[in-house]
Amino acid sequence: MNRRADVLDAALVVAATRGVAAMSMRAVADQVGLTVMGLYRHVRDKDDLLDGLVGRTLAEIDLPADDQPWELRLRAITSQLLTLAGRYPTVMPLLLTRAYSAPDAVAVVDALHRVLGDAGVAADQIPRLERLISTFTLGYAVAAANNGFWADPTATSPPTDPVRVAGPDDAAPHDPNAATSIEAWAADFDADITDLIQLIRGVVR
Amino acid sequence: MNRRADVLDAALVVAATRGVAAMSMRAVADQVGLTVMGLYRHVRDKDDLLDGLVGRTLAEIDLPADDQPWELRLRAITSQLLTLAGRYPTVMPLLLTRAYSAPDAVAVVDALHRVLGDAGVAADQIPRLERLISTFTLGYAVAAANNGFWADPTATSPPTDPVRVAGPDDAAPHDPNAATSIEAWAADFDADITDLIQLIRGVVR
DNA sequence: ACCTGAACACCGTTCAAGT
DNA sequence: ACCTGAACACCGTTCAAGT
Repeated sequence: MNRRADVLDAALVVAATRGVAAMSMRAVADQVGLTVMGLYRHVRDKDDLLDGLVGRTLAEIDLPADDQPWELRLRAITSQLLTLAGRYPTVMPLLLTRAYSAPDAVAVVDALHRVLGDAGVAADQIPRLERLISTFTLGYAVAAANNGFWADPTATSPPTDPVRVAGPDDAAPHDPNAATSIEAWAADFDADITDLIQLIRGVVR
Repeated sequence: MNRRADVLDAALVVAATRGVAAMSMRAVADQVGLTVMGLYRHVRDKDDLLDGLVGRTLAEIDLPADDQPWELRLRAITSQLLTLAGRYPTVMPLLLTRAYSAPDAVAVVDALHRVLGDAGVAADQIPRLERLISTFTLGYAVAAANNGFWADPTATSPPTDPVRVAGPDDAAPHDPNAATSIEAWAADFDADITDLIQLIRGVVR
């Protein structure tokens, strides 16, 4: 009990219910049933907690078996990343921004590397294509989460601050994405992944 | 004097020299020569300051003339975004994560929309392709900035915490990107943009 | 109109103790 | 070994004043 895993679980609960911004050391300590300083027994500092949170979040991805076709695996992983944005909208920026040090985070990157290898991509091209794909996917997820297309039941401030994509009082109605539906976002995403699969085939051919 | 522009300039100076994390309201106030509360005359709150900082940063991009070939314009804009990561490494995550409300930020998005339009992309496909390209570019810039491939002369903590891409003590040496050179990053980026130009041509054809 | 000073309710983290 | 309480140096922001 009260191992690192429990602390990370508590951190994710706080992040999911009150948002990453409200995930203070004190809030996590309360959630796990420790005093603030008890936390420092299981976590080096807040930076380390954040790294752990990234790993804990990506651990929820069900990595596809390696014997499936690579296109299927690519769609499985990326669509699950997009799904995470529905469950944990405020943690998505962390996935995009922070280096992956936790083992569960590295596992996702490795799985994508194997996907690209099985697609026939040359070894020296794999890292840049992996970065292209995961960066795009997470960026897309962040954009979707920011624009609140999934229900955010317990959030406090986000709903008060609803869309804000472009020009609030300076510019005319600008960004055509501002008012699309959740179906449109999902369809766009599928189209993007299809394009990226073609891109990969182009690199291999 | 002491208009909003001066506050944003001061914010960028602080962000560039001490990092976004150290860019407190008090630090910006000191830099611009005001008391903390004097800031609130020009900025609604810190969120507004951050929005302004995103605009101020993107304002440094020299948007190419619309009569140039679209491929050239695409390379000009994206390579300048990557260049920004050298000047302001710690602000890049903001560019990737925050909605673009400042006029200068919207201008960059609009320029990319025109690039895609001139490439022959159908109007209803333009937003998703713009998001694909800018998300990828900024994600790449964040990764590059995080891994410190540009000199970060005045940074305090980053150099102490040098690379950290993968498995620090849990996993074996994992990520093949961990030790590439700046030339390799630039070459990778060029290859990516070339691939994305092909992707756009594929969408149009 | 524009700016200030004092104060409030928070932060992450250190340190010296406790068992 | 594991946890605690008090304290420190910060935060963003409010409020009541000043000119």
